[in-house]
Amino acid sequence: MTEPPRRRLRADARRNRDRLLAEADAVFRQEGTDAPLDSVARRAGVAIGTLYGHFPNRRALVGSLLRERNQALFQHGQELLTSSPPAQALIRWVYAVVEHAAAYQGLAAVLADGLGDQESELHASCVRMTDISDQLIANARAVGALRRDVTGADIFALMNAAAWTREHLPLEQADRLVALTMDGMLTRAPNRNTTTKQDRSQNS
Amino acid sequence: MTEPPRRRLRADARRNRDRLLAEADAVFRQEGTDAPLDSVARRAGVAIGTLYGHFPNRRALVGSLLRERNQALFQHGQELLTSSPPAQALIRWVYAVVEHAAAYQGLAAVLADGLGDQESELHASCVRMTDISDQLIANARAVGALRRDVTGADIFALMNAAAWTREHLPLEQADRLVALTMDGMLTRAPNRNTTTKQDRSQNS
DNA sequence: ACCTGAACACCGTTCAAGT
DNA sequence: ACCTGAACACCGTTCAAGT
Repeated sequence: MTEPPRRRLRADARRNRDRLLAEADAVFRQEGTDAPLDSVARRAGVAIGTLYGHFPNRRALVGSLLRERNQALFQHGQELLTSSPPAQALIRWVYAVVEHAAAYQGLAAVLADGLGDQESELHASCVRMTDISDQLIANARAVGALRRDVTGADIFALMNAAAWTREHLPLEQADRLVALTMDGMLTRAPNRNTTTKQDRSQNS
Repeated sequence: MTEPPRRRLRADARRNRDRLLAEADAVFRQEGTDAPLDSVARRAGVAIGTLYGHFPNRRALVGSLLRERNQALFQHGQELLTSSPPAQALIRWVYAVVEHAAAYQGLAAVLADGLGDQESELHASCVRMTDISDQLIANARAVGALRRDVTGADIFALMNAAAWTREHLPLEQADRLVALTMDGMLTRAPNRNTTTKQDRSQNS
């Protein structure tokens, strides 16, 4: 729940670790989470063995990279819980996570896999995302803004599916998927919630 | 549009080609489209060079593998165009394609990438899928069963996103994504269209 | 006309040897 | 305590040599 028991590192080791993370972020942004770790090490100015010394595998590296970012995301989610009208809060949360999960190509897959995999360094984060979704859902349902049996797991699936869509289809397509789906989930209720452009061509 | 100009092959070459396709199908089903081609060749009883002789790259192999299957799918789509009430036809079409695109792990990505990539062996098929979706959409809209500005591209995105979801999240999650999204897209119109279980807990 | 398989390139991961 | 980089394994792809 709290910070991992980060043991003290020798000064040079910490410096290497930090540079590895910085370069990994840069490389993953450009080439996705499957980029050669070799090039990460080279850019960080260390041997490949050093990278493995700090991070036992690629997932651990991605996990460390996301830890801070995740904290910020969760805090944002918590704030939305009270700061915005329930329906809008849920919508904003979904877009925020999609944005987050689209940081690197391949990240959506890592996250999706992480929910069911206890071993994953991102497991806890995925559970947390689902939890926050559940709370936002409960709020929205409480004011009658959300219809049907939508669950946190559904929202988690949608967020990852949309992030994946960003990697493979034209830019707006992912947003349209989210907009259409959310719009179907939300009832046009007391509080207005416009996911898409203003188009109210509806009948009955 | 019609059969590719398949040149006559020497008997042994044709036999090899067929076995390669059969084994590729088996291997891809088990290990996904990223499975070692080496093992495909070995199982087919030929050298790796023979595989590359028949299929210049992995995409070509996947493409050939899907050509027949795609024909069947398109025909099904065409039939739905006239055989079922528009809303139901669209729903069935989406589930059929999701099923199709989930045949191998990684296939959804190949398909999604194929829509925008002229070079892809699956490009034409992806365009076709979008076209059929467009026609089904037009029908549904014509009877007032479909709301908003849903496009064939939206349906294509949803289908692939759902197929991808199957690869990474618990089984029903993909179906739930489709059900929730489609249910939001479809209006409760003259002709009944129940995507999910019967739950009409609604207000207004 | 087609097949073979050695050869090369590339990358993940380990570990003995260094400092 | 940490780093180095050679070494090994694995896989995609090519191509000279065979039939």
